[in-house]
Amino acid sequence: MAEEIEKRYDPSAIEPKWQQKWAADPALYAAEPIDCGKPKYYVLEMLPYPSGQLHMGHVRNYSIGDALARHMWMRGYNVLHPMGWDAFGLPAENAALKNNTPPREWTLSNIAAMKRQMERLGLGYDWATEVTTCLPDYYRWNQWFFLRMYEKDLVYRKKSKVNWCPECATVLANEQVVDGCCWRHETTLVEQRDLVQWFFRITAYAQELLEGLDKLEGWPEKVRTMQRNWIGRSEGTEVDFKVRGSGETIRVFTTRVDTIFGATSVQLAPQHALVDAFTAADPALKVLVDELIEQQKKAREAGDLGAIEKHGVATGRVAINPYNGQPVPIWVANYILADYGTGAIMSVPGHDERDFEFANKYGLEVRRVIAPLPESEEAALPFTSEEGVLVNSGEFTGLSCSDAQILMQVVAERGRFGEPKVTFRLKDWGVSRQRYWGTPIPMIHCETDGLVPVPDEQLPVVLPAQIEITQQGGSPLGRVADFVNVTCPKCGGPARRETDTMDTFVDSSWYFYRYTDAKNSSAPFDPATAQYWFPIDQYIGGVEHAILHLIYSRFWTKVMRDLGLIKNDEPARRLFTQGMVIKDGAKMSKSKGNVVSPDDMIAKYGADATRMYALFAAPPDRDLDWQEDGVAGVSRFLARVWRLATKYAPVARAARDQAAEAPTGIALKLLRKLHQTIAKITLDFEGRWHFNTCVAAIMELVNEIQAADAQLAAGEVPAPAIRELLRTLVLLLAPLAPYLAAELWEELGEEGAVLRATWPVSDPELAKEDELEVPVQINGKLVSVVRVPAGSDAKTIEAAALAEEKVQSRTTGKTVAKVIVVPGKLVNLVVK
RNA sequence: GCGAAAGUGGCGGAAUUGGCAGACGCACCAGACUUAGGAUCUGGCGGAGCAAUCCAUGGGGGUUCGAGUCCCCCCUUUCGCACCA
Repeated sequence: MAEEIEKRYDPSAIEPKWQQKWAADPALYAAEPIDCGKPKYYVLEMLPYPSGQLHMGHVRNYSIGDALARHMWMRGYNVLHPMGWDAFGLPAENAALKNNTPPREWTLSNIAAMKRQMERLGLGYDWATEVTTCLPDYYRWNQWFFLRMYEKDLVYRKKSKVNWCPECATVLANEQVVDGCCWRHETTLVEQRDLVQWFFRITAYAQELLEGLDKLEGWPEKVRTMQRNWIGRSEGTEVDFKVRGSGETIRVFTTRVDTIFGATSVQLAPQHALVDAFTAADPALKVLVDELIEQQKKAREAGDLGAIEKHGVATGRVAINPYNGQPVPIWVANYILADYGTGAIMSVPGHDERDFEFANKYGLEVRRVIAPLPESEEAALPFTSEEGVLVNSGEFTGLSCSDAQILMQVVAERGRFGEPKVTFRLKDWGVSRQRYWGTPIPMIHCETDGLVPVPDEQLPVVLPAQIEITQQGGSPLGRVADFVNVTCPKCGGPARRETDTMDTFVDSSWYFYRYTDAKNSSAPFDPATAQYWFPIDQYIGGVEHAILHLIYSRFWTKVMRDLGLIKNDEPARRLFTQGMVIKDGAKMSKSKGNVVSPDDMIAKYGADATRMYALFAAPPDRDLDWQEDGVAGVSRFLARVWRLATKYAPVARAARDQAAEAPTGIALKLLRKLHQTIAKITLDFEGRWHFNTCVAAIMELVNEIQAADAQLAAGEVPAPAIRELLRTLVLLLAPLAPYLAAELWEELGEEGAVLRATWPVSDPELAKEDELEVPVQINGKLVSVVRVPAGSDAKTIEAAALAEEKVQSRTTGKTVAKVIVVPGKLVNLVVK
């Protein structure tokens, strides 16, 4: 009875025991010095926002990263596997309002809670490198970088229309506006306001950010495509149209200057500067234009700008096409965007779908200036292909579209009415936030000296601790007199501190560099150390960060490189985006009531079973359907491993000094399976990352060993073979179920930490089968299976197949027209 | 509308290079053990059929000795982009 209880697999006893041991031995998961002589491997999972609770998505993300890190440790690498906290942000302020808890306190206690959860999960992080972005020793370097970027003219201020979320009471970046609503408040419409904002000049790197994507072969194509779309490079031409009877010109951007002889109007965005001039003199026009603005705003808010019904207003003014001197009417239209290109276009209804639709609606002329190539039959307008020849285009008639574009650009430049132009959709990164819980922007406003950067030696500009958080607009810091009132570093006179704080995406843009040298108090990090660890070998996280975080991180890396801090151009060599965790076909959410708590799973099944299920239930790049019965199944499997290992542990221990003999019989069979399993799992870790099949392979191995239980018990398998089986099984399990592996490693009498043991190597000779089952098909249909010795040649296999009974009965009286033998694979007889 | 990914038993999924479809797990069924239990072990488990066999990887065509895998057309789902001139 007592013995029975002792033998039961009890993760709630094993796991806390090892958790304590690991906590007492920080060197276990610590990165080694950069001169340790081992090859380095930097595995990184995206740092979480400290909400206070891990969710299953985290568990999945970190289980993948931890398995990889452990595998690499066992492969002899110097592994950096850090963790940190994306600790600034609005929820802390909301919590302060709700519970009257200071944001700092709230955040730090959440961090403590989540760290406990991570430790309970047995995740092997190097906590000595922990980064918490809301602490001054981290965010002072945000400020430092801000100043360096200010010096390089990569930071500037401008008044701009900003996305304002009434719920957050702050400005949002374009990237944070989803379908016209706030990314955090999916039902709150974003408003447009005019504010002076700080910007990072990310567009200075637009071209390099785009080109770099081609070299990021270790990144998912999907992410690269999304970034390409976001950057939105477009090559074209800018052309000036003179406004008749005034000195004004309208500059338009077009990718199809070759169609300009077909331009039958010029269209301005309702916010275009010239429109203001027109409406100033014409109140009736202003009413109509305001309507267009209103329509555009509504469509933008509704998130379907693309579906807006086209409306336009004729201004009564006329512009002159510089290529042929022809007058065209000037319109204002609601489908022209003020913030793209020049905010004005030439409308060519004959060769553009949108212009065609607009022209039809308002009865504007549709003119053909491109004819399809002879072999193309389709000639109907609008004809938008670039495979064509110019017609009705004056001196350019007869040229191909591509030749015409080049020549017309030359003509424009010579005539000083236009030039080639590359336009990007990417906008500069607005980083100002009118919030408290973020990095203070290190600038001072002085009446005498204007904008004055905070001198480096005054960093960090520390967030005041005592502050009243309210929901009123404007920055909370503005109400803290001690913070705001400073002396100007230049003239010593009274001045005001900047009260905006930085977007939290600043924090996450470079945190992974800080991990390499987290305690450095004189620099953001030591360049030599960063050069050793970078680029990150494997970055793992959710695809929801494909644009925001990952494009800012790439930008920041290039800026740091140009500051001479690092040598790498890109932060991460390989990126892996794991799938979502869903339940009952839907993303886990409180509103759907389908949230599964990691704590509950751990309490019920243990951390090993929870983690292993997260790896087993689906390949890591796909969505994972959480089924608790599946966790129970993995738990049962681990219990089976436990019983098997503990049952034969005494035999294995006793065999430690025994020499192994060449295995035969059942021992050979089991060792063969073992070495096949080693090969499969090693391959999966190296390339495919299908941890679900890794787990399945280990299950198969255990099933086979267990099926031989009677022989094992009867002593038919030599003790050294039993030892090799169990010991290797534990090694294979170590990255996936670290607690159980540690416990069984000790149980088997093995020395040291299993994490420091060497990853097993498959012996190809031992893994090889000596007899093969070869399927035999007749006309492609399976008929039978023959057994032949491994390595048999085609002739032998063919003879064996033809001699097979079922094959005989089906071929007698018929002709075997052809025999296909794929050695080791199959035999197919073509029978007539 | 454009682009990408996916579609395989009751469920999650496997099949890595064109070569035995359904590994492994869950659920379910039967049995064993039993101080009766949501423990463990054994066996079964795509569909039809007593069977031999036949059918089967979203649907339809094709290439091939052979197709879940390659090609063409279509359907569905998910994701991304969408007046970007």
